[in-house]
Amino acid sequence: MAIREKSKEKRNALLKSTLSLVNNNGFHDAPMSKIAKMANVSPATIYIYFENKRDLINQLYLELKISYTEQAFKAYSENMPVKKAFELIWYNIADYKLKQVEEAWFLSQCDNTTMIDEASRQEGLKHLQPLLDLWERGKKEGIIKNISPYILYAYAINSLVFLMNTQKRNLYQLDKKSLDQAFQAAWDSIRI
Amino acid sequence: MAIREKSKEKRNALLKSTLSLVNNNGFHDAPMSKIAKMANVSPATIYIYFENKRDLINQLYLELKISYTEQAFKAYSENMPVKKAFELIWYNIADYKLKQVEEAWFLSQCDNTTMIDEASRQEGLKHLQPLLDLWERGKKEGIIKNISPYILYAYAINSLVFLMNTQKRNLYQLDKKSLDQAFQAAWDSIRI
Amino acid sequence: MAIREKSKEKRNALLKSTLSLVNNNGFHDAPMSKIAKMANVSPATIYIYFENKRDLINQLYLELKISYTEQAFKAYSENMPVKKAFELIWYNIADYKLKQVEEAWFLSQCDNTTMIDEASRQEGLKHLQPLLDLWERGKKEGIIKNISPYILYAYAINSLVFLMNTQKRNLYQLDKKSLDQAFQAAWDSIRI
Amino acid sequence: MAIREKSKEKRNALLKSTLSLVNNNGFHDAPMSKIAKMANVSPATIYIYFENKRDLINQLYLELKISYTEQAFKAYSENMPVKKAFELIWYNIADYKLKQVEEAWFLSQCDNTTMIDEASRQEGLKHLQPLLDLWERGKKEGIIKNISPYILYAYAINSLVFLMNTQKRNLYQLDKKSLDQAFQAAWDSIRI
DNA sequence: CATGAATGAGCTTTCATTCAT
DNA sequence: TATGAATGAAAGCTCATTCAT
Repeated sequence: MAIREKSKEKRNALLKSTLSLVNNNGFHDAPMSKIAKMANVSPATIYIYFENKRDLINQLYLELKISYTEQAFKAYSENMPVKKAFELIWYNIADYKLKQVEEAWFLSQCDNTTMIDEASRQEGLKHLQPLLDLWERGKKEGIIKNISPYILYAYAINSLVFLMNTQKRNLYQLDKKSLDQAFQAAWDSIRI
Repeated sequence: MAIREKSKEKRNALLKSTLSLVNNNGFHDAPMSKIAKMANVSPATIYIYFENKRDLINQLYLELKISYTEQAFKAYSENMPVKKAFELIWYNIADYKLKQVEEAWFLSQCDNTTMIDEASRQEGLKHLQPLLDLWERGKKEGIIKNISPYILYAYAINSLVFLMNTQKRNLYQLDKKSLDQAFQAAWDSIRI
Repeated sequence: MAIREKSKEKRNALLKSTLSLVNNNGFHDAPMSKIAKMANVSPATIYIYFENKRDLINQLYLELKISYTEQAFKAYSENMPVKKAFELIWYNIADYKLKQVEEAWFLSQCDNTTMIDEASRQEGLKHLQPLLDLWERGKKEGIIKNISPYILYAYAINSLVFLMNTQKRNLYQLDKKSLDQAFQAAWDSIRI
Repeated sequence: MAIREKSKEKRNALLKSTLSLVNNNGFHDAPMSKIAKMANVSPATIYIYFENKRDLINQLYLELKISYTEQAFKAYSENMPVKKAFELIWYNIADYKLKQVEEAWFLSQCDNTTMIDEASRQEGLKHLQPLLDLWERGKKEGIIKNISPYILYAYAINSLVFLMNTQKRNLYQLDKKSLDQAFQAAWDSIRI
């Protein structure tokens, strides 16, 4: 049991240094040797926990994606009224993207790279199902526009990625007021 | 003295193969040797036209960004009515992102990478000024929400990147009808 | 935990092949790949033992310089009479330069190159101190000319480098008799 | 004629930049492209004047060697008394080595490198003949030690190279007095 | 499970030289 | 004669991964 714990620690340390190095240097220039050094293990040890570099990054991607969606649906229940529910989820996500910047930034780097397997992406998407269900309900109730969930997601949710980027680059900081404005824009874009 | 001159042709071939290789394999695994081979020149020739790999990629980024914005403002004139003008620009951009997929995809890969210098990014942004001016006018006329241009851009424009990605991944194809729906969402998100 | 340790053997093999290649081909045309091949290791292995090429060469320089001075003062003790002591040291050095030709030749190549750091040179010089001390004593005893140690070294010691070169180039071979003549010249140049 | 002159100018510019670059950076890191740039010509132009890099360096070596020996025998005539003659030549050489430091330093770099062809070396040596003749005369007159001219040269002349190095490295500066001391050492080493 | 040494393949970049004008 | 573009070959070095313990 103690050994298992220690192993988990090492695995986490590896994921953490990968996150940090990729964020700071990009997928290129995040070599296994540096990842190992940062996690205080030998390069060879990485291969005990992960098949190869691609696997390491994909596993990290998946873990983050899961923790992201977990947070997205925190306190959410399926019988909340549609707008209230969306509001809750939206602010949850905004919270994640604007506060857990490192994690969110890594995920956004993954959006447009060939490093992530299509399988991981599919798996990552699954966890968003409750949001899609909510929208389906909203459509039936005549509250949400009757359009593809991809469009809904692009406008209502994904726009936050751009705002996170501007914030991370110190171009623009979102305070409470502008966050509310962003929510209003999100809601306007999808509501009927 | 008549000597061989640096050929625009070779430079363009290099930029083109860079685009193609980065798109297919990512910034990692787009080695100079392959870029050279694909452009039918010697590896050493690249360094006549570009300082190094980073420079090559940044120059490509800038050229695409400029051609992108050129297309965005095609047929646009500053005295068009706000909504008409926005509609024109939006469809121009959609056209670019959904038809010139290769170029758009490359640009979206650049959004979240450390390969692009902050200077290049700034330079690339400059060319969007007319859109910001338009929004400013829209605000004065009471048509556009009085919120940060970053938020406006995130919702009205950047959402298209996500839709382009889904399309490129064959998850979802935008036909004329869904494109109009997307425009409606964009417009709803920023109009008062 | 028992793991493979950096082997002195490999390091020595690398230093040896460097010596040999630089001697035969010069600092230019002694590429890392050849050095590795000659030492029967992978090119990458060199970088486990040395930071880079410059470091490799500087370390080799220092090791040889140290072994050179060690031999120079073999059997020397500070309370020998000045002339006897000088004679001992001079013949020690002559022995080294004329018998360990490879090492001496490498060192003489280092005398006039920018490959060797000033720091390494300084470090290398340190070990000659006993000779300088001897000369100081000789001056006090009125045996050695009261002139700068640089001049003393230039005449009494460094002249051997030229003789080594002629020998290495097969222009002139020093037998016992001519060696004694050389010693006489050395001694005459510095004695009062 | 004018064209010939201009050509000579270019050739000299090339030799000069070679001298300067090799002195500052070593034989390694004195690339043809830099040499060309420094001489304000195209890299291709070098190959009009010189066969290849090796030839360029060997020609430079020879020119310097000749100018060196010319200066060595300035004002010398074969019927001067031996000591006076030697004194003249020695100070001529010292003058060259300590004042035309750049040229002397280049030559000393050539002493121990494989870049110089044996043929060039032989050719360079030839010009020293008058000194060897002088020593021969000195031996007959019972003034100079009856030993190999190689030994004589090593002590009487070549020691100056070491002193030049110390001076170039700012370890030791030779003033008039120490120069005279050096001459005394030189003379003592070879006189009977 | 864990390691530091070791590596072949491959990276970016540079070089001496030649080409085409 | 003189050029800047062009290049094949090779340089120094790094990397993901494996080996031996």
